[in-house]
Amino acid sequence: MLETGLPNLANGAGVSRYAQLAQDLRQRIVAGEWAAGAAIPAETDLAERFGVALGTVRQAVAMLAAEGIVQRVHGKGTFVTQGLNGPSLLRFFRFRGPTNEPPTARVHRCQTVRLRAAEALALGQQTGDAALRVKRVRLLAGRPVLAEDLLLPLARFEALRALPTGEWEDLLYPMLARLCGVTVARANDELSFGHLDAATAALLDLPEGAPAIRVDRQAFDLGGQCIELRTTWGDATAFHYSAEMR
Amino acid sequence: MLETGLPNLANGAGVSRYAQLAQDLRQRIVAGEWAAGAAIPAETDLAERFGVALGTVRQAVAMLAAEGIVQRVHGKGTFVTQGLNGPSLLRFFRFRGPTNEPPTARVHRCQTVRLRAAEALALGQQTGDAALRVKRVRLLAGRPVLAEDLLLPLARFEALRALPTGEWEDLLYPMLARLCGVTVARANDELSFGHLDAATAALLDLPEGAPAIRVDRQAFDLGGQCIELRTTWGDATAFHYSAEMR
DNA sequence: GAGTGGTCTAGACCACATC
DNA sequence: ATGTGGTCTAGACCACTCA
Repeated sequence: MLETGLPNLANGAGVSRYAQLAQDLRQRIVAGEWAAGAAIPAETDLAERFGVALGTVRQAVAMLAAEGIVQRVHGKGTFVTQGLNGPSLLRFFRFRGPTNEPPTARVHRCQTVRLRAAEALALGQQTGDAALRVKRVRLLAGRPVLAEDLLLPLARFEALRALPTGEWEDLLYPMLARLCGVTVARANDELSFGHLDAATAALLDLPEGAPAIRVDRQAFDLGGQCIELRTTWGDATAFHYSAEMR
Repeated sequence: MLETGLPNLANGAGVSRYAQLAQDLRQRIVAGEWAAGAAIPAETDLAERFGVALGTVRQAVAMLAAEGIVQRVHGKGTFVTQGLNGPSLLRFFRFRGPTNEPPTARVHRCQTVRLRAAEALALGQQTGDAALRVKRVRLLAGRPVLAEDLLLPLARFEALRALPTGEWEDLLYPMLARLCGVTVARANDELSFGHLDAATAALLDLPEGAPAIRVDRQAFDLGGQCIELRTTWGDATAFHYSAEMR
């Protein structure tokens, strides 16, 4: 991105002014001009700075809000989203703690591996680049409920390499934000059905071959780059999901 | 400002003007003032008729568009939605026909039953009111893939009572719209996991006890009233779903 | 009370679809 | 050429938050 003293929105190739403004703000947010959780300038400020009417600014900000990379708070300001914070995976299962507390996590293994072609493609890396492969179990009230296998490109998460397995936090995404400056803004989960292999079944305290729901997740940063591949297994008999159509 | 005159009571009870307008339009659409698929008046018309600015009308219409009960088409007009049309249930499974054709349906049984308390509550009827219970199988390339159990309140669907099982169309919702004047605008699916009983397994050509995904659907008309309860069973090994989070 | 986002106005012009 | 929704302006005032 180039640095300009005066913003130039006048000549978009058939793109609406508010869309251009939204794109400009999007890039600035990704570049870190405003930190996660911080407020972006007030709408009147933006209107003056970019030389557009207030309504145009509002339309641009509404776009970013709809994309989830910004949140408006009446009377306070517009804030860069803090990102997802983890327990959302539980929405696919009926697991519940006594006090509805978030699940804990226990890392079993963390090793450095080389990316295969498909993985590298998804993560925007080159085949053979280094990555961290993490196996962990999520627990609720001390009982294992999910088995997870994470893949994180080392280029973005060098800081995690030396982290002892005992010091990984329960919630991965806030930890990624704090230690590596990466905000997870969006995630996509692919659900399918299968049976547990012996190793995974042992982790979950279930019989081998037990029916299970498999969740393949891709997590994306504010710029839309995929920064995590994750496969999660959970007991199918606890599966439960709600989808709306219109 | 505790007592005294309430500032905003002149036009509405603290509700924004565009929200009031949206509600007004919503009711008119439900009441059938404009048929499904027909255009509502132009924005300039609405602005004049209701005595508000054009921007206010646009905001109200945007609300209805976001709710899916109206669709805007640049240069043509704003149209009342035609409603859902059926094959959407397939999005939970990997089933695919050779030419990606929609599934056919074969009705096995259609009987009149009395609603139990929970069913009546969901359907906005009284306990003991009459309803149609329909068992049907959905087929793809001649192979059974889904087993369905529908519950339709007779009050809304009297026209279906005398319909021979052989004359039910493949797609239920367009048929409901045509024969009963009911538009399905929205549906909610609850997914869970289970095992097939002997009767359902036989319908699907699967062994008894085979793992299956169960989908409990509620379908709603334009006014938000639930007009169908449906339970669908499908082979779990064909299960597949994608969910996005932000 | 100062600053923020939320609502609303009364215009103007543009892009698209249809005749 | 006409009518539709889409964009944009330059204001005004309201509702909320916080010092």
